Amino acid sequence: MTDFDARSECVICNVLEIFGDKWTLLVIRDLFFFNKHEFKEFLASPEGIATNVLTDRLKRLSTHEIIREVRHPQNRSRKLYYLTEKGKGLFPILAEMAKWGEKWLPDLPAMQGLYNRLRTNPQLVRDEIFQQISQWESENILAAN
Amino acid sequence: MTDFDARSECVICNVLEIFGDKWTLLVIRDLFFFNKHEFKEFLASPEGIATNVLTDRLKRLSTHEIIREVRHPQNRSRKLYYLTEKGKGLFPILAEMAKWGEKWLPDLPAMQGLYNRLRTNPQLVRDEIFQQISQWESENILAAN
DNA sequence: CAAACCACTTGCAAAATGCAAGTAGCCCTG
DNA sequence: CAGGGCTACTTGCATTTTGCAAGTGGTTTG
Repeated sequence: MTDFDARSECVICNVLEIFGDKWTLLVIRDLFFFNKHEFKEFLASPEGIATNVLTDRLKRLSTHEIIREVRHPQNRSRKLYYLTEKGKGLFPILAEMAKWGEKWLPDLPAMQGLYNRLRTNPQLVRDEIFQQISQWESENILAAN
Repeated sequence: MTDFDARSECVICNVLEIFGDKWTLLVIRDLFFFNKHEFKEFLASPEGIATNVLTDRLKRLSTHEIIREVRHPQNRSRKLYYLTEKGKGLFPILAEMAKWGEKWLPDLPAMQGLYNRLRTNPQLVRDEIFQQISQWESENILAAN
């Protein structure tokens, strides 16, 4: 998983080697949809990621410039993780996954309002999410990105 | 990886448990973009999937009704795998991955024309691919899906 | 100053993967 | 109709990745 051990020249394959695994994509989901920014917050997700796996994924995402980290302004022992522009570009992928799931996995116990709205009103949801992101940025990082 | 050991109720998490790993997504890529339909064809992809892993992934995709298999019309020892409607619904996800890769991984040795066109002319490429799929279906399976 | 918190690290068992070598059924050729 | 090759697997085993529990070192809180 270094920078260029790419198994093939295929774009999709290279994309998958960066974020084509469940834990990585769940971290990205948390960043977009659940406004999470700290180690402990990702840990608290219901899927129960292990600490060593989370550490590894955050490192890989940083290496690939999909996320970036800063120290918590009020607390030196905490860190804040946030999406770069490259990372924000992943939104359509997550959105399409959610749409597909909404359509084809109808038996999920409680279809979350968020994902449901993502299908019925994608542009609105997208705007809300990016609005939330830029608000967070203006409050938490100085030179935005 | 049975049918309902879902780690959470989240739509995206459930989606990822079905096809959120590299090998599964590469098989789906081959079905959409490279018109592959046989075991040996998937094996021949440059990424080099192992036979046992390929068997496993084809089974899982079948279980989830994303692909279906039929016997080769001319040869009883061969099988043909093809996308169901549910599987065809994955196209936007792959397309978004390809678009993101085209934009953010500019250093790939040779950007394939296919993926490049997917970004500049998505609707056209989509139409061509679905055209190719339905032509294949009309030639190879009787009651289409 | 002790307890709690935070982002990790470590050790070890369990699971997934990679690889090489089968195997059973079908097909083709001589 | 015997032999070889093809096809979709299966098996066994070494290596890698993951999951889980228990640290660790620095920081903040009461």
